[in-house]
Amino acid sequence: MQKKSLKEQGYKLTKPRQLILDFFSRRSQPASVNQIYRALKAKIDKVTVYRVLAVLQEVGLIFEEPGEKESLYYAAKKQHHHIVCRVCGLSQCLPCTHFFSKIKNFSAIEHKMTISGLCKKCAH
Amino acid sequence: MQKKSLKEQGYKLTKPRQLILDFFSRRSQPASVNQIYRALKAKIDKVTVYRVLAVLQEVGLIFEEPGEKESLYYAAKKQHHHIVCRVCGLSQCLPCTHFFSKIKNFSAIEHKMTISGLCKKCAH
DNA sequence: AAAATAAATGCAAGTCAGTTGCTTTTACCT
DNA sequence: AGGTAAAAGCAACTGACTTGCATTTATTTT
Repeated sequence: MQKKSLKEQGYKLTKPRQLILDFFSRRSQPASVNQIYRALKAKIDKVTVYRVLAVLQEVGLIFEEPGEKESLYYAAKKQHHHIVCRVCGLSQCLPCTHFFSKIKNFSAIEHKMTISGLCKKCAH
Repeated sequence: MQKKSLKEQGYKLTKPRQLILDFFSRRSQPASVNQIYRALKAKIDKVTVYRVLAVLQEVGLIFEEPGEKESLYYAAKKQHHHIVCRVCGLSQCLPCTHFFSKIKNFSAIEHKMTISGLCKKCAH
C-alpha cells in the first residue's frame, strides 16, 4: 500500500504527508500547488506543501504534470497526455490508447510535445 | 520581408524591436528571455525584452516554445516538436514529418504532450 | 512509557521571473 | 523641423518557489 512506501524508503509518515496523500486519493485529476494549498490551508504551511510534494515525487507516489495556467501540476498517476483549457485551466487526461480520437468537449487549437532525455554531452 | 510586417500591422520599428529581430535572424534555435536579454543587455532594458517579445508574438514574427530549464522560450519559426536535454537545456527541433525516427544524439527518457484549446464552458 | 534524536514543520525573509505605473524619449506623420 | 502617440526605461510590485533557522514531532532506544 501507499503509506508503507514512504517508510520503506526511509521517510517519516507525518501529518502533512498523510494529508496530501489523502488529498490525492480523493482526486483523480492533476492538481497545482495552489489547489493543494487551498484545500489544506488551515492545516499546513505552503512551504510544507512544496517540500512534501518534492518528497512524494522522489518516492514515486506522485508525478509532475505539464499545465498551462499555474506552473506546476502534480498527479497520483503518471499520465503522458492531457488537454488543457487555455482560459480556465481545466485539465483532462487521455489514456494513451485512446488519444486524439477520444477528445470530448474541447475545441483543440494546437498541441505541444516535448521529449525530454539526455543529449550526448550530458549522458556521459 | 520581416521588417515590413511590423509597420504593416501598425507598430513602430524601434531600435529594441530591430535588435531582437536581428537576434533571431542570427539564431536558428529557440531562445529564452534571459538568453535574449544577456545578448542585448547593454542596449535594452529587460522589461523592454518582455514587451517586444509580446508584440512580435502578436504580429506572428516569433512563437512561444515549451522549454525545460528557464520558463519561456521563443523562436522565429513555429515548431511543434522538440527534444530538450534535462541537464543542460539544449533544445533541438524536429520537423513534424521526421518525428521520432529522426532523433539523434539523445537518449529519450519520456515525453509530454499538451493539446491546448477551449473547453465547452469557455468556448461560449 | 519517557527520553533522546534526527528529521520534518513553520515562520520570516530572500530570490527570480514576469508585470504595472509613470515619466521620458523616439519614430513617424505633417 | 515640430507635434504627437506609441514605445522605452526606471522603479516598485506581485506571485511562485527557495533558504535559514528555531521549534516541533515521528520514530528509536532504553
